[in-house]
Amino acid sequence: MRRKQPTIHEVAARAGVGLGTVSRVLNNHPAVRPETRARVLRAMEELGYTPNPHARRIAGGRSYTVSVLLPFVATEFYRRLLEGIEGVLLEKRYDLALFPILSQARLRRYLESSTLAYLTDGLILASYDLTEHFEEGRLPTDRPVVLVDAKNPRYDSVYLDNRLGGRLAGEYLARFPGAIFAIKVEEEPDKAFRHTVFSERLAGFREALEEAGRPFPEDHLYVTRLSQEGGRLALRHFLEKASPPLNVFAGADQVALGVLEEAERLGLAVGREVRVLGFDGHPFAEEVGLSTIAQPVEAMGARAAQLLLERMQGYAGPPREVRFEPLLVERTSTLTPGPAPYVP
Amino acid sequence: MRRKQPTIHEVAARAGVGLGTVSRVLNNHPAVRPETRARVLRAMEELGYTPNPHARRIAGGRSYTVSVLLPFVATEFYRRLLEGIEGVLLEKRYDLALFPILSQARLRRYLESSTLAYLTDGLILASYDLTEHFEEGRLPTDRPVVLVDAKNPRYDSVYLDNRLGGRLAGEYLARFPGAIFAIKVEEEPDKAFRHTVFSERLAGFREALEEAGRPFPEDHLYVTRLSQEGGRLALRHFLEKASPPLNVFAGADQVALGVLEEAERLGLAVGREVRVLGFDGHPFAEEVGLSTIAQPVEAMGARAAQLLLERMQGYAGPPREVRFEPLLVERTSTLTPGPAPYVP
DNA sequence: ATGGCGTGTGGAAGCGCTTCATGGAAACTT
DNA sequence: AAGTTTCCATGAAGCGCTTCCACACGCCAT
Repeated sequence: MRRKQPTIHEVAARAGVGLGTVSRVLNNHPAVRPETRARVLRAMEELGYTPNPHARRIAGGRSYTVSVLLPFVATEFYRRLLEGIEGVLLEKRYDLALFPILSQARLRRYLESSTLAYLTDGLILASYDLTEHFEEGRLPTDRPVVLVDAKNPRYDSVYLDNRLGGRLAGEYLARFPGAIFAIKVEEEPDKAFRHTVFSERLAGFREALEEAGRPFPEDHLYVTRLSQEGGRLALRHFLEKASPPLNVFAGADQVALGVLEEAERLGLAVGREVRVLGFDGHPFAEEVGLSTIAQPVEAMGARAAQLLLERMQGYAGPPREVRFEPLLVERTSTLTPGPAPYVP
Repeated sequence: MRRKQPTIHEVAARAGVGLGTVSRVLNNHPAVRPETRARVLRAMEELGYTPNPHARRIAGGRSYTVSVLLPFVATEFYRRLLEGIEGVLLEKRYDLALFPILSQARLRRYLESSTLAYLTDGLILASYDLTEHFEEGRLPTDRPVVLVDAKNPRYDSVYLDNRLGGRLAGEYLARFPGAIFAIKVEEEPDKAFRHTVFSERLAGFREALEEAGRPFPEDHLYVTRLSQEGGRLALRHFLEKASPPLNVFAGADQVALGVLEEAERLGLAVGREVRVLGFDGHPFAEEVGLSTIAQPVEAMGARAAQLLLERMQGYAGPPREVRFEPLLVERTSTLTPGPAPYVP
């Protein structure tokens, strides 16, 4: 029935070495001659050997497995984040277990009861807001934890300065003539999902506009779910308030894409009559020439993984905060073809 | 740090029994005298003993973990399904690992990976259509597999009789005066997602109408994606074809919701001028008074988990098919306030 | 030569559990 | 009374790994 996995013994036999040597190769112990190491690695390869994490955990107290908990897996943001995390962890021969966990209740249940949580040497949590749902923002686990796309005074956190991103957007759009609009992506407070990033972006945006002396009336804001559809509706709404040129800060690339679509459908000149600025720096933004406030998502993932590695290796200092800065990427969706931009 | 956990040895010593006896208590083995069992349990209690799951896995050659593979995690249908599965499995002290897997390619990759070998005693696959993408509909795994919301002659399957649901809808709506319309949710053939359920519902619906002697012209059908928006557009489309009263079989609750919204927006009397029947039995259907063909999704999940448990315990009989029947739930969205329904 | 040292390597011991051959005692048989 | 069966219970063996002691070997200094 169950196809038996090869064990360390078979690897040892095939490579013509002892048990201990194979184990030493697995654990990157320095005292192995390079040729021997190579021979062992080849034997592993040939046998399709993977170490049994449960056995490692039992024998060595470590499993070389890291759990990544995130609300979704199918979105671009998390894909990029995982890419960054994987890059660092796989190189150190760690395994990854992914857990898409949508609700805080489930998050708690997972941490408290799951054997898998128990198996894991460390945890990376993406986008969860712990302060509200866990007492003192403390998770029921004694494993090292790193948060990413979130902040918490108890754990190492890696996050983007979304407010700064909003400011960049505001400062940039303030340079153009025409009315200024913004779209805010709705946040669902009961879901664990990236609680406040959209509010922070908007707050920074408002700040920058104020400092630039450009008014931002309340009805120039449109609130919608994270969808292209939302962007389309928003543009139609904006066109009732003012006539072109319009400058739209879409709050998220996906929404910005909807704005672009609708603009084209209405025959408006993108980049002059309608200027659109996204937020995220998704791959498709480049394809369609969308200007955007880009997040270094892969780098954030990689940094989170590094912090976790340090913790798993015993580092016990106080929680660290790593703040990443977004970057304005200018493309055709805001570039006026023709006359130079107006600067008030 | 972590205070050292007591082990089976300490429990045995304290209870004054042998190792094996403690193990048998842990595994609910019948051959233990009740007094002995009680003594052991008390010793465990007093020591605060919990078995080390990794040791169990390693010694027993089992992982006590079940993987659930599904296309999405964030929809109501899968939430309910998981609830049913979890209920059964957690009680038997099994762990759950969730894998949202959208494409068949990824499904194959997962099945062939070694994570599976160590992490999983059994698999529950939801909504995948294997026949097209896997040779002979056979999966590359030697673990027991149960399918849910799908059918396949090689594996135990748990599914809803969608055709019957369609029939119920048809028979029911045929009793009302006014034109009959239906919405069919589009199926995306490249995605693995619930391939044919919507077609089956429609087929049953058509059958029933025919038997009832009620015509169903081809242009009374509207095809759309699974969204509220789709329902809204559908109703507008239907109103061009006939004037109220209208009877709409929406094919899915989410779509039905859009129909209701649009009807209200247009000032039509829901339940008399426009009658709407959904499909699914989502929680919000009750809230808004939507009549619907309800699926016992939790029960389906629970049944699937039970079938899998039996397989994991060694049952080796031929594949079993468990067919669930939907249930018509009548609410205000089809209840004519006032005159009794017209029966032709 | 002799000793001392560092570098690689082998394999026994042990992690906490399950399984299984073994056997004692009590309950049935003939 | 002796044999047979059933019921409980024991503890050694083993799961796949890490760790660590032991040892072989080459190299250098004396």
